[in-house]
Amino acid sequence: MPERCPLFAGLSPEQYQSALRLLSAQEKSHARGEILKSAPDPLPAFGLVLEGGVAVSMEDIDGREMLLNHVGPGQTFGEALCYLEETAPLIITAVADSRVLWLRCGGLKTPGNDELRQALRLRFTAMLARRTLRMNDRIQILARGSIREKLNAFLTECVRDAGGLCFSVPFDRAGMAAYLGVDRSALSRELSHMRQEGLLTYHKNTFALQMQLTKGG
Amino acid sequence: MPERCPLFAGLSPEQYQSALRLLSAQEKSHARGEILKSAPDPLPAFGLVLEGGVAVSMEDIDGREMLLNHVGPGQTFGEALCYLEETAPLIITAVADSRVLWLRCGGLKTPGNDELRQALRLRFTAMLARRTLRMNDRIQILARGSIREKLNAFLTECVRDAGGLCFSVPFDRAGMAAYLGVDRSALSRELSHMRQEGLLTYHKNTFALQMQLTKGG
DNA sequence: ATATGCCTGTTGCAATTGCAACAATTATGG
DNA sequence: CCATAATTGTTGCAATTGCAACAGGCATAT
Repeated sequence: MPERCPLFAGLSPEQYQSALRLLSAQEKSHARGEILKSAPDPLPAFGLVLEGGVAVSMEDIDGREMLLNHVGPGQTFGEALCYLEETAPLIITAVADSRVLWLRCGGLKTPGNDELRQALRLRFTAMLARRTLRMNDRIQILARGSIREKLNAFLTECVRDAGGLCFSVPFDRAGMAAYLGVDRSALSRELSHMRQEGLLTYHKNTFALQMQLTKGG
Repeated sequence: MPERCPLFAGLSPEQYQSALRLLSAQEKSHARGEILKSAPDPLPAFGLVLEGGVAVSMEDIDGREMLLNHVGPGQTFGEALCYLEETAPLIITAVADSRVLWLRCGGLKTPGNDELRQALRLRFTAMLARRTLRMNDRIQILARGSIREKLNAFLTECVRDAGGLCFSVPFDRAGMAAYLGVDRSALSRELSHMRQEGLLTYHKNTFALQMQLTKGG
């Protein structure tokens, strides 16, 4: 399963085992609802989700919790924080019973020159770069004015990721609303309107777009 | 001046010269309004702003331009895109007469093991990691509901960066509105209200907070 | 089967916001 | 110094949105 992570993709079994050693890998199980990191904690290792799902949120200045990202199988969380060995008021929670492979950055930073270490360094940096680009997309969604526009942008991105007009989102309505930065009931309302207009159908967290919502698809 | 960039901070003059060579550094001047990269272009080098300022925006699905970031002296732009050698619909514009040091990632990715190269790799990765954390803050601002809340969060961050209650922002009102994802006139209105309430004073792009806007300062 | 709790949809209402148009103020260029 | 452009502030109005409260559906546990 970890081969799905770009950090390990394409490694031979021996290389993979060496990589695990280099990164002090430790697999752990976490029950749904378990807090993997609370706001003031540091993060000694970053996580690769093997199974289940994890939410990254941030403690609001007013103490409320604000959803930053959902991390599914094959995806990672906390690399930036772990690499910098800094603290940030991030909260990480298991949103489903999950297995997580915990990895340490230390081995990437020590001076060794072996081929594997160099490859992992490149891959790690590429992961961060890719995350940066994805966050640009997220910002673009949030900066839009209306709920309709946010939904268009969000669903379009889902279509792109899924490679088809039918897909599931890893959120319930409340989570989706938090992710888009809108009120939950207002989101339900807008989704209803869009369904009435024949733009899409949905059931729970599964959506099916009837056509491209945006021009230039 | 480039010493202000974490990529070069603390290097000896000789190391610095070697680093410039390694990164194929080229300094260029750009007039205000010049487009450094339009939406479909690739980005063969990333930029370190020496003087002036640069705006990174993104082509909206509807073709409108959406402000993602402002880059001031000592800061960099385009590292992620350049490192991945991918294309993304980012638009980069000089918002003032500027001098930019253009740097290439190639030298970081080739296998060499010399000390300087390793140091630059570490620093480059750290830069990306830091950017990731800053983008989290930005997302947190944008995800807030009301203009008042966005302003509180934005101004609080400015105070933190400036280290004092008085600071300038690198935007005019229109840019600030775009950065916060709100209407320009609505932003002016809200700022007026806050001034009337005695929370702050401002003139053009200079602000002075009267006190911490948020509890727990 | 029934009860309980969680998630989702609905709706009225008040407040906020975007929009547009215009006034006022400040830069810019000749 | 004047003319012109650019930026900022103001305001009325309509539309969107958040809020709150509630109803129905679905799942789980007993």
